[in-house]
Amino acid sequence: MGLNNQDASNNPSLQLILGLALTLTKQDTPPSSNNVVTKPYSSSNNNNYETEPSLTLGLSTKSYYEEPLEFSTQTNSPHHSVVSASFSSGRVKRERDVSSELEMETTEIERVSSRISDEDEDGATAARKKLRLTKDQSAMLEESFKQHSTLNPKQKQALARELNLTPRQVEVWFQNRRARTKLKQTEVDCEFLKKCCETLTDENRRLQKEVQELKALKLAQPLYMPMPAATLSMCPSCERLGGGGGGGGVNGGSSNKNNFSMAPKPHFYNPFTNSSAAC
DNA sequence: CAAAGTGAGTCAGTTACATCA
DNA sequence: ACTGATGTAACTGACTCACTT
Repeated sequence: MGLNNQDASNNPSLQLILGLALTLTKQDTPPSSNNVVTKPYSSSNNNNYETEPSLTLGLSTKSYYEEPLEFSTQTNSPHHSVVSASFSSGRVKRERDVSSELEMETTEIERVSSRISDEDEDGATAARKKLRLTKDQSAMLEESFKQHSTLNPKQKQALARELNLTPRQVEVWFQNRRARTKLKQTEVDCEFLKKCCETLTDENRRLQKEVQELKALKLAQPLYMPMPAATLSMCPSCERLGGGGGGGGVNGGSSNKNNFSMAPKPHFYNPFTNSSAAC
């Protein structure tokens, strides 16, 4: 999964690539006893797993979205057992829950008739009508969603019966609800990444400035000179001074012919693991 | 046992309608 | 009354997995 942070990518001065991934953590909730065991769409969607966003931030010259997009023409899934009802607009509505239709014949007929009657009143020109769920229905669905974000067929049917909706409507509601949850989380993650980006930008600016100062100092004092205390910066995490024994220079890659040198190995700030912005 | 076909569940993306400012 | 923005129910096509042939 990737998140293309548009705000960040719109900033031409930033070559930072923001990545958002989901890590799976096992949940302790036991599988529901009445489950007709259904395999979820993918591991990341497994009910027993909770996805936790993990964030990465780095430099890249490549396009962010590296995941290969396959535009497959393969269609190994003809569309199911489709019982369709044609509505006034000519658009076709699907009702996949064939088995449930038998069981729920009476309630189904009631509900469908209530919907169709609306459309009949509007006449044949009416486009697809959209049912607005009542507050009670929404509240119950919401309550159910809190317990489990996916439903097995039995739960779906029970809920549908309880709410006087079709299983398909319940299914759609859960689909959309999951999508909204995901979207919301993505927005939260995006905000977080923006803040990280700002922090890194500030940090980068500060370091650039420090480099400039050190360069200026180097020019002014080409021979060994004790480093003025004001220009020393100490890394709070490793407690090493910015000046030290041999190693590569940071900016410009100049070799150290004098005694000025930077830290022996690059030390990157990771905003996700290190609360200090100085290291 | 392997491969192909099928059914079912889910998702991302989209469309269309209802509502509100 | 009209209009654009927003929220969301519903649709579509694609994908994965389990099961069957």
